[in-house]
Amino acid sequence: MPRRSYDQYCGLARALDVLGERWTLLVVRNLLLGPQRYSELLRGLPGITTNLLAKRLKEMEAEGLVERAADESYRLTPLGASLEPAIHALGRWGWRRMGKPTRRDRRNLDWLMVALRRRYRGGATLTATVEADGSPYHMVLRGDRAEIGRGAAPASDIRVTGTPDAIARLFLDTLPDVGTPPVVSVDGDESLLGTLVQAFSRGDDEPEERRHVRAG
Amino acid sequence: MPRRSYDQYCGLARALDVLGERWTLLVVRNLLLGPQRYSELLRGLPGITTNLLAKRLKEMEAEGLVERAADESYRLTPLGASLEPAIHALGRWGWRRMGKPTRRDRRNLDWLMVALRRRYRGGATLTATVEADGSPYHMVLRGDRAEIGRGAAPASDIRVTGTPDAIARLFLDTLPDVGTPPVVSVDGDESLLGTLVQAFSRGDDEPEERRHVRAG
DNA sequence: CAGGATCCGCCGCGATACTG
DNA sequence: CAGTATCGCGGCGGATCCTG
Repeated sequence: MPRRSYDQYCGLARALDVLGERWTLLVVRNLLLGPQRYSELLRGLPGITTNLLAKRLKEMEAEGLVERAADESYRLTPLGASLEPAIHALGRWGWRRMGKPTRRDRRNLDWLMVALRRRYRGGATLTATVEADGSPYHMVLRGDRAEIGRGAAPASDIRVTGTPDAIARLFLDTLPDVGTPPVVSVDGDESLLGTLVQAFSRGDDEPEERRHVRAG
Repeated sequence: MPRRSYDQYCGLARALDVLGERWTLLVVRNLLLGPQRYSELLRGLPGITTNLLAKRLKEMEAEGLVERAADESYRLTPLGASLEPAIHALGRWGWRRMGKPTRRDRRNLDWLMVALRRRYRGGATLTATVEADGSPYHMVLRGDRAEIGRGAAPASDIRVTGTPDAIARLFLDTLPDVGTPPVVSVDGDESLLGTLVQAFSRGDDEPEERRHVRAG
């Protein structure tokens, strides 16, 4: 039973044959931060339904994008992980035309962390653990490489804890109440907080209008 | 009547809200080489139906991706053209896992030319006109910039003519009958043909080795 | 003939209920 | 927890039909 295809000898069309169905790239996005179980994926992809997630995971497994780990969780194969540049290119385009979140928009630190993988400017060296609502992330910066994923870092130079909103506002200036500083608590070397935030300051995914104003 | 949205405050999800519908990115791909009229787009996107193309073009115009030129043709806006990096990232991923064309695959020099925009390795300086079946393309290489689009170059250093298959085989080694050299006719400085082809030699979109696709 | 619009049938998708 | 089963709707594909 062949899947629907564009039947075009073109790299883009071939990629879309595999990735173009609804939710597929968002599943890859969520798995970029580490393996997840079915129920975790279901929670991390608000709006998807259980039948569709099951169908997508089967298709993606058949295409070699994901595989089952020993503990039954789903993880990206090297082929699936090699989609990260494409996800970042699309994400950069999307972020550039994104304003404040609407009331309908769901927010999630996973998606912010994926964006931060892309936005890392390099030049920092530190190991951080960032945690909100009991869900920690590790952020290991070493020169021009940033390794970001779920789970605390084994040995952090700095540990930042706060509400998801506060953590998000630490790195994004497109969120409401930007005037007031986000309230987070910091353990470890507090002087590294500035380094951490600066390392992900907004660059080429600035919104269009500001770019043009500043470009003058 | 709002379009279907993932309602996620995430750059990728926002991008897919706009680009995720079927055919949208392929329309952008075809317009990267220059403006086209409705009937030209219809011919250049085999498989799309007239109603769907009309619908997509309206949506894309509403989203600011395309606009109508003075001669009624459709062309990319700066926002639409800014999708080129994302299209190249997806295209590179698709080309890497693409083998020989199947019997169902349609082939088209437009799609090859878009791939060549991405594959340009830099370091060449020449102006070429490549033509097949009466449809010319200009390829203007200046150092690290390659400008490729529909229409002949006003003053070409070299002019290459042949069947679409011969032109394609000039740049691709994944096509059948690779053993025999493609038959093209060259006008102008024939010594530039090697430079032209080498400038687009396959690099990081090489196909994956078989180890990833191990059939049981 | 270019540039669409209209109609119809199917299937991908979304929502809910159910099962091992 | 990890999926299946069922059902209704809307997006999509195919063909046809207008309109300058």
